[in-house]
Amino acid sequence: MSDPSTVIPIRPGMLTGTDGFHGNTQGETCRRCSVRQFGLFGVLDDDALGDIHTHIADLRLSAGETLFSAQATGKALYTVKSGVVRIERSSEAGERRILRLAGRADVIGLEAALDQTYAADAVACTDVEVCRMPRVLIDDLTHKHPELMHDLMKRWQRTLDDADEWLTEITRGPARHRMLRLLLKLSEYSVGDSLVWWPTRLEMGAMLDMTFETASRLVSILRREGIVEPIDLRHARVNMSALLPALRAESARA
Amino acid sequence: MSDPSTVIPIRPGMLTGTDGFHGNTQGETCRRCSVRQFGLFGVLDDDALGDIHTHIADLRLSAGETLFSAQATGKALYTVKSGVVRIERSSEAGERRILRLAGRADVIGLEAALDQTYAADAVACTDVEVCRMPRVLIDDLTHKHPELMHDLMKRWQRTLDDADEWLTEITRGPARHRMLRLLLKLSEYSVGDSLVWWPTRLEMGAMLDMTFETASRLVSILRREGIVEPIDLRHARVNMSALLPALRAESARA
DNA sequence: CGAAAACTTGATTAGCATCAAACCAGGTGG
DNA sequence: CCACCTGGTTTGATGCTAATCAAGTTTTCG
Repeated sequence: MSDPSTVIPIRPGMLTGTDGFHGNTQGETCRRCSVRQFGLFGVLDDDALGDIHTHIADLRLSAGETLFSAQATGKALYTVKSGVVRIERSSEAGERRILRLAGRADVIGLEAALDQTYAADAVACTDVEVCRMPRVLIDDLTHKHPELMHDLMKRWQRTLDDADEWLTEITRGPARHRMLRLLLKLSEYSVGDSLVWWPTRLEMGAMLDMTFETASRLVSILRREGIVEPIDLRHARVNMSALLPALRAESARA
Repeated sequence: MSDPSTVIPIRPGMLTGTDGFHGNTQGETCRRCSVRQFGLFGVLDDDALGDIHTHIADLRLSAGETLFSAQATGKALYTVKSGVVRIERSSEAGERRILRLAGRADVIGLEAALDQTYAADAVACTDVEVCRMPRVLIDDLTHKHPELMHDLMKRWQRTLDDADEWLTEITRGPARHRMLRLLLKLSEYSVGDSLVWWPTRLEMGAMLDMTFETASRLVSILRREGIVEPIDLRHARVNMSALLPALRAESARA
């Protein structure tokens, strides 16, 4: 939906917004950033942060909006400040597949730093706040502070680890096992107070490679088993003390 | 099998070996390296290559030998010069899963550049020649030539693309479709003359998440359909002009 | 030659996809 | 306000696909 090339212009009115939705005067946003210590610029001191004012913008997306699209020219990297973003791709046959999720403090669209097109789509699963870092800024900063590249490389490795974990744990085995692993994964992206983002059955199917009917049946079963308790349409509570034994029982059978 | 911390010592006798199996005096091996233009050091000129003599070693592995193991301290990156290496991981339940393959000019074990432990095992599928680049050397070179980090980051992105492709194409859909995609993938790692490395049925199963019996049945069917022709136990010929229509027919049904 | 490993094929079963029907919540327009 | 529609969801009936269990064959290698 939202064109990834659309940059929110920083106008005076926006700079005084509440709760982070504002531009970045004198690096103030970055200095106070809630994910600063986890972010790419954690290593920079306040002086360095002062250099990057006006270039970084905070964006908000509603659930369902697209942050960037595969094949589009990668003009910026993004750090997720709140909410959950899904990284997805269409197969050659046209089926959509969710490759992984990104939550608080995760960086997505790294390939933009290489001046490449995005390798996948990024879509907001929930309402989302992200911080947008243009490629030219990254170029600039890595030139002045080469040690930043080390952080970038760590990010790549972390993303790769995540992809590998999906391959070994989420993608493999019988449907029930995959669903249990998904619940475990979702609880990593909790939205406060042991509540997790609760995907649609279609989204579950795209993550676990099953039909939405199978996903629905499994959800019903796990609900009856007390492993998960849907709160409303988009939120649920995962009962870890029931989930973990269920997972152990799985591996015992296999 | 082979301890990843075991470095082949460079002794005079080894330096005169045939066909690349020798150490690296005055960067001679690198200068003449068959994958130099694709490798990490493609951007370095001859002078820079001269700097790195004695640090780089060529290794040979027989099929089945382990190049490095997950959890081991990553002391070196490797460039594959010939043969096929599989990157695999054990799930928490103890099942082995092949995550991706690496062939000529691919770099594996990138995480060693970050002084991290390896994230997966690397095992030779065929006889393999690799070039070993110690982490300290990478540190050194990236310090002297920061532009090298750009190449490293490109490598990470390529590996990530590969992982994503497995997630979207190899991991998804019915068994026959996955097997056809595997044949397509294998033909990227051809060992000359339209011959490809022909995995065991167990290896196919670990790549495609199916039992070796199912893999065997599918192989038999595709052989009867003239899509693949096993030459000997470890080599086969893939008939692309039959494979591609078969893949198109797949997507039509789905 | 005998043993072990890889492979093939068959019979049966379990698991999941497919097709189909009905339900529910939220939103729209009369 | 209600009737209606739409998109997400649940559940059932049925059939196909792939796992499992089980021989039996071929290949490799000591």
